[in-house]
Amino acid sequence: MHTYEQIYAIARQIPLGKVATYGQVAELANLAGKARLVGYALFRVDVSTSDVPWHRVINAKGEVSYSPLRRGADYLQRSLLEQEGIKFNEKGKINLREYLWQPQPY
DNA sequence: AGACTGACGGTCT
DNA sequence: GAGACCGCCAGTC
Repeated sequence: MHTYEQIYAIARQIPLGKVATYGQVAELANLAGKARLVGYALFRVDVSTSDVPWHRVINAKGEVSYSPLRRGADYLQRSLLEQEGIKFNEKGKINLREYLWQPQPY
């Protein structure tokens, strides 16, 4: 199986209204320390047809990762998150303490 | 079989 | 807090 499918499987578990960081997804996918790989995998997701909630994955600083290579998908990402009720501050950051996904907490 | 390409994150200045 | 540095690896041609 493709390694990326494992990453997508984790991403699909992120609930609506929550976000996860690249590093967090990497850990859950048994790829601890390989956050970049998660970024590479998500870049390959087809934004219009995929069932993966790719927009709920952001960087460890609590920001959407912007890049001209994304052809506007980054702005779409922010828009989708706002539609889920997530608020950005004046610096374009999300409060991770409020929105970070916490799988199986005790 | 290389070479190239990318949404990162922790640590140290 | 902001940069710089560095390790990371699968997919495509």
